[in-house]
Order: sequence, then C-alpha cells, then structure tokens
Amino acid sequence: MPSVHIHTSLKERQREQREQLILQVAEEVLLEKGYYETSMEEIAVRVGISKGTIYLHFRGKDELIAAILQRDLRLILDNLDTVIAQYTTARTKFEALLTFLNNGLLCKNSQLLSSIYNGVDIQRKLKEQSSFVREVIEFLFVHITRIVEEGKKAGEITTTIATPVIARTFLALITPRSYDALLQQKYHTSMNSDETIQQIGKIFFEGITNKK
Amino acid sequence: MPSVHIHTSLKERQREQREQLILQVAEEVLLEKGYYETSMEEIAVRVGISKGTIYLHFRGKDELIAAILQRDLRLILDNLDTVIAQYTTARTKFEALLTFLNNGLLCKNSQLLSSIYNGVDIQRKLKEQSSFVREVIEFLFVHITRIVEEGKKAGEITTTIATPVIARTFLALITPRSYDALLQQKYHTSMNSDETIQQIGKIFFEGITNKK
Amino acid sequence: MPSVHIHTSLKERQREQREQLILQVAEEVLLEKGYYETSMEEIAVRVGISKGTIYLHFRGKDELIAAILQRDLRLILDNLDTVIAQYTTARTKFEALLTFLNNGLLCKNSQLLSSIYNGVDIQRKLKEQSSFVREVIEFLFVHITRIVEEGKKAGEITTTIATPVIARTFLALITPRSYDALLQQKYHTSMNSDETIQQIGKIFFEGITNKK
Amino acid sequence: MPSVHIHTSLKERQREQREQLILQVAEEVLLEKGYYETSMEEIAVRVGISKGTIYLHFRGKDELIAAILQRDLRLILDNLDTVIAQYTTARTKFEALLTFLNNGLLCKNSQLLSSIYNGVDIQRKLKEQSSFVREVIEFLFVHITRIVEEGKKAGEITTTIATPVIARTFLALITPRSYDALLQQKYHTSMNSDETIQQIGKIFFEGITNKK
DNA sequence: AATGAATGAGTTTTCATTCAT
DNA sequence: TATGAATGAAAACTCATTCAT
Repeated sequence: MPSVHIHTSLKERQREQREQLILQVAEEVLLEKGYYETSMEEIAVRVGISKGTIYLHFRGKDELIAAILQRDLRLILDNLDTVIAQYTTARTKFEALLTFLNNGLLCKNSQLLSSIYNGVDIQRKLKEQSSFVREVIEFLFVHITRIVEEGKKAGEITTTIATPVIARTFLALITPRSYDALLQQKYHTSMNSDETIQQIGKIFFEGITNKK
Repeated sequence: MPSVHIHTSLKERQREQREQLILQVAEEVLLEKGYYETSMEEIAVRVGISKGTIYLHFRGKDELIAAILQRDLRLILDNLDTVIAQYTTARTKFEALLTFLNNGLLCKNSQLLSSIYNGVDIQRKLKEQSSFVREVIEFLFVHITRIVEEGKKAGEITTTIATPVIARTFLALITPRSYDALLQQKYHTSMNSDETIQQIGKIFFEGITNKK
Repeated sequence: MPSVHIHTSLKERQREQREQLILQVAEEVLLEKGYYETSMEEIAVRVGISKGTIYLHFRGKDELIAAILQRDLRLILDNLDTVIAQYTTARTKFEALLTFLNNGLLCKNSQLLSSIYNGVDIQRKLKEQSSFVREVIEFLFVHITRIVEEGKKAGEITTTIATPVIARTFLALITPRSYDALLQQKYHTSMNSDETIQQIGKIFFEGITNKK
Repeated sequence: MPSVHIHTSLKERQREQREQLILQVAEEVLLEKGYYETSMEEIAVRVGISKGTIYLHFRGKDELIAAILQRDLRLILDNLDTVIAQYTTARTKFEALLTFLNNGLLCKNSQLLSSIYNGVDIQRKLKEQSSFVREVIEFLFVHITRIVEEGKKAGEITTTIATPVIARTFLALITPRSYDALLQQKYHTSMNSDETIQQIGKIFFEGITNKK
C-alpha cells in the first residue's frame, strides 16, 4: 500500500512544515515583543492562520515558547562538541566557542535567550514547564569548566584565578548584548562582528594591560 | 499664617514619605516577581494602602517602574564621578568601578536592572516613558570610554584593542549574573563576592593566559 | 447486475453497522461524562474513526444524542405492551413494569436518561431537536394511567388517590437512583437489585405502615 | 470613631447586598439554563454589572455555583431538625418532611438540585470544589434512616422492608418532578400542590392497594 | 467515503485604571 | 485625600462544525 504510505507522509510533512512555520513566526514575535507582549492572536495573524490552529500543534502558550527554546538550544548542543573537538589548545577552543556562540546560532537568539535567562518571571514559568534551559546552561558550564581545567593542567591557563570565575566570566562575554542594542546607534563601532569577537577573546586571554 | 505653611509642608513631607515607601515596596515586589507578574494590587496590599492611592502618586504602572529605575540609577550617577575621581590609573579606576557597580548599589538591583536591560518588552515600554535608562547607560559608556582613552594615552592600556570593544567587555562583566543564579546551587564557588570581583578584574587586565 | 445490488447493500449494511457502533460508543461516553463533557473528538477516538466521519452519519452532536435516546427508548416502547399484556392484575402489571424499567433496558440507561430528563439545558436542546423524549414519557404516562384506571375499576386500587398522583409516584420510583450513587459507598445495602425492586413495589402497593 | 465604623459597615452592607443580588440572579439563570448554558456574561448583564465585578465576589464560575448551592442547602439543614422535632410519630415526621422539602425551600430549587444530583458532569465538578452537596444528602439520609428505625421500634413501620429501601424510596418521592414539567401541560391535574403531597404521603404509608 | 487540519465564535479569567463616596 | 468597587479591554483556551484532499 505505497499510496497510503505516501499520502500519510505527505500530510505528516505538511503538518511538520506548518509547525515549523508557527515556531519560526512565534520566535520572531517573541524576539520583537518579549514573552508577555506576545499574544497567540498576533502569532496566528502573522502566520496567516487562526488561533485554534496553533493549539493543534502546541498545548498552550508556554509549551510553544518552550518548543522554540528547545529547538534553538538543541542546535547549540548538537554542535558544541564538534566545534570544540576541532581544536587542541584551551585558547583555540575558547575562541571557537566564542565565535560559535556569538556569530553562529546564538547570535539570532541572543535577545531571546537573554529574556529567558534574565527574566525572573519567565524563568519561573519555564522551570515548571521544562528544565531544558537549565540543562543547556549546565551543559555549557560543564564544558567550559573542563576546558579551563585542561588548560590549567597544560600550563596554558593561569592557576591564580579560580576556575568558576573564569567560566562565569567567559559566559558573561557571550551574554546577549543588550547594551550594544542600546548604544549601537550612537556609538556604533565600525568594526565587523568577527573582529569584535576576536578582540573580546584577546581581552579574555591577554587582558587589556599594555605590555611595553 | 506659618501654621498653614508648616501644615502644608508637613503634608508635603508625609506625601514624600509615602511615595518613597511605595517605591521601596514596589521595588521589592518587582525584584521578586518581575514586571509582568507584579500587580498594582499586590504592591498596594504590601504597602498597606489601596490601589487608588498609588495613582495619586504615579500616573500608572509604567511610570511607577520608571520612577524606581530613576531613583536607583540616580544614586549611581550621583556617586560615579566621586568614585572614579579618587583613583588615578585606569586599572584602579576600573577596579573601583567594578566593585562599586557589583558590590554597591547595583548589587541589590542587579536582578532588577537585568530585567530592564534585557527584556525587549520592558525596554519598549520604558523607551516610550522615559529615556532615562538609556541616558544612564550612555553616561556609563562615556565614562568608561574616557577612562580607556586616558589609559591608552598613558601607555597603561593596550592600543591593539578598540576602545568600544573594551568598554563593551567591561560592561559585560557587570552584567547581572543570572548564570550564577542558575548554577550556584550545583557549582557554587566557595569564594566570597569581593574575591570574585577582584579576580574578574584580574582577568580583565591580565587575561587568563599563563605567563610562565 | 445483481453484484452491484449486492455491493450496494453490503455498503449499506456496513454503514448501518458503523452507525450502530458510533451510537454505542457515544452512549458509553455520554454515560461516563455527561452531555457537556462529552466531545465529538473523544467519541471518534474511542470508535477508532475520525471526527468527520461522525458527521457523515449524524448532522451534529445534538442529533447524535437524540439518536441514542431514540434507540434506547424505542426498545422500551417496543416491549412495553408485551410486558404489560402478560399480566392481568394492576399489581402484577406494575411489578412487571417496575422490573422491566429498572432491571431491563432502563437499568443501563438510567444515568443517561436521568441526565436528559433532569437537565434543563439538555431538555431545551432536545426539545428543539426531537419531541421523541416527550412522546415516550407521555406514552409511559398513558399506559400507567390506563393500568391505574383499570385497577380502580376492578376494585384493586384505591379510589381515594387521584390517578395522576399515582402515576407520578410510580414514575418517581423508577427515577434513576442518583442518591444511591451518592450514598452507596457509605450506606451500601447488601440487597441485590431484584430484592430491592420487589420491596419498592411492596411499598408502592402496601405502604410502609405496619398492619398489626 | 463611630463615623468610620458606620462608613465601613455601610460599604460592607452594600457589598453583601450586591453579593446576594448576584447569587439571586445567578440562581435564576442557573434554573433557566442549567450549569453549562449559564455564562458569566449573561449573569453580569442581567444583574446590570460587568463580568469583572462578579470576580470581586467569587473566585470563578464554579465557586459561584457552589455558593448558590451552599446558600440554598444551608436553609434546608437549618430547618430540618426543627421541622422533624415538632412531630412524634414516624408518619407525621415523614409528612412534615415531605411538605417541607416539596413545598418549602426545595420547591424553588428542585430543578436546580435536580441538575446537580443527576448530572454526572456537574457532580464531578462539584466534588472537586465542595463536598457540601454530598454532605447534605448524607445528612438527609441519616435523618430519614433514624426516623425509619424509630418507627420500626415503635411498631409503626413494617419490618418487612429494609430500612435503606424505605429511605431511598422516600428520597425518590421528593425528587424534582421533571416528569411533571414535561407532562403538566397535557395531563395537568386540578389538584393543588398541598393535596398532591398529602396523597403521595398516603401512598408511601398505605400503598395504593384497595382495602375493601 | 474517510480524514483530520482548520476555523472562529464563545467562554472564563485577569488587571490596570477610573471614579463615586 | 483615601478608598476599593466597578469597569472593560484583552488574553488564553475549547470545541462543534466544515471542507479540501
């Protein structure tokens, strides 16, 4: 019965497509407006469907948002190991990580993740729904910690600074750059993103002190 | 009729006192629950007044929140120059700034400011209401930029890294530490806050590279 | 072309079978959940078909429910005369009726009929859709009235009580026993259903007064 | 501060009045339309207030309905003992009870109670919300059981019928008379309510058998 | 004929804001 | 001035029904 099979998979594919469309549009709205100012109505209108249809794909608003996060964070997790494994020194690993998280997938989602990470209210909501965000952060933290420890063992990273502090500082560097958003219109640097990231990495490794 | 005058000023003072009380309580609730989960009702109940009374002091919820920010940020601005002026080198200025912003006033408000800075939705609301937040950030940015430029001239800071990048990186270091909040239960460092800040400053100045 | 004819009637039979299956499952759900908590979706899922298919058999939810009632009540009507005709005295007729309505078909449906008879909302809905329920009740009432009148004429039933009151009282005795449902866990009687019905009949005929 | 006190109690009184008004109107709508067809919107419109106002008095639809039931059932409970205590024999007690429950308070609420008692769906809802309905039924059942037992001991009531059956049968007699509602237009008896109740009591005590 | 995705009207509920007292 | 009852706009969510495939 290939015809039946094809027919099913066609519907399945369409369903999947629509779900992805909803996720994509919802993500856009979320990035623009934030969690609380995003309404199911607006998502539906922008997708060009009715409110009810969204509920055929997601059980509710929270689940929709959680799905967006899962999708985006999954992409990070899926590539993190690969990215890191390509390099051997702590410095190159960190540089790759910095580039990956800033320029790569996170770039698009920095604002989004920022809302989640920093919003007390949303964190509470998501904690009830999914522990996924926390898991991703922990996952990142574990990886970074390991790189630092290996770097210390290899004599590459100074042992005078506690590993958690280094990890935390590194994470701060990939923090969504809301400041930039606020400032860029006035103090817009002429540097491109690659250069900026490179220089941030340089600060992280060499500090800003001038060595005669 | 001095009595009238005194009476009026007494009322004025009481009014001012009540306003400060509302601001303080509202700030507490805001820190606990976040903007959207904070209701005028709860603020009123916690202060021990009625909802209506809040509207005698503030035109609406947004104005109340804006007032909280203004009050807190005003404190920062009022002290920033003084703090910086006490030191002469770029490094000591930055260290003072780091301590001041993390340990001082911002500490209490880090969560709050985080919500504001990073929340797209709230930023939009506040942009409509007050340009104050942006002004404070710009003010900070201008100060930091000036310190960096002076440090470069004095040969203290490397000229190989663009000033805006340095400024942005520094600002990132005082970013509200939501990661910590997420991680601290599992990866809690035994360091106290002072030590942590010192080490962060060290990273900023010297990097994490091991110098044989 | 008899094959066509056979084919058609086969389809017809299948259609009829499916319709009966839907009715049966819908009745189950209805009994479990009640009219408003029963969704077309759940019926479809339990039957193993899609929502749309139900609409190929019934014009809508109300018509489906009406059909369930019609089917069940039809069974009662079809047997009522037969059951009554087998007995000669009013007392035996009533006893047969009581047993028939409680133990027989109505037993299964008592809860269902109860929902219908007693629910204002559903009655209104059904009144618009079908006058069948009313017809059945009237039919029952007419039969009971006739039995009473005959019993009175035969000197079997006291003439001191108005016929409609007797009829109404009898109908009350076959009322679905929601009280029982509520009470049975705590005050569960050890009597089986047959005994209970017999005793109820006894009350109806002889009252509860102790005769010396 | 009597003025303050009076002022407070005035507001309190107004609040109480409004709450009673909502309850009354809601009860009307409930009786007319049933639980599921009753919308907060309609209640609000009929009272002449806005939907939101209802929520100042009741946490939600279910709580509102529960409050209606509690109010009505409370009235029954409050008077039941008094009514029964006035009589000495089982027969007179039962007659009083029958009159009280049919003609008195229950009369108005018979339809309402019927919906509750007989609706599977509503029972489930209310069980979650309040065990009050069950309590009232149990209370009634306990009282009736006691009267029966005392009547049996006093030689007043036959011991040939099990007490629970007698109790259940009595409860059936006060069942909301939906049949009547259905029938009354066509087979409307010329008897008034009092006479009907009296005759029902007679059936209960003496049965319908003719004693030459 | 059968499907099940899509619809949209309808429902409950919340809460910032207003205003009569 | 202070109150808190009242409002009403807006949101999330449900589900009977329709219809393209």
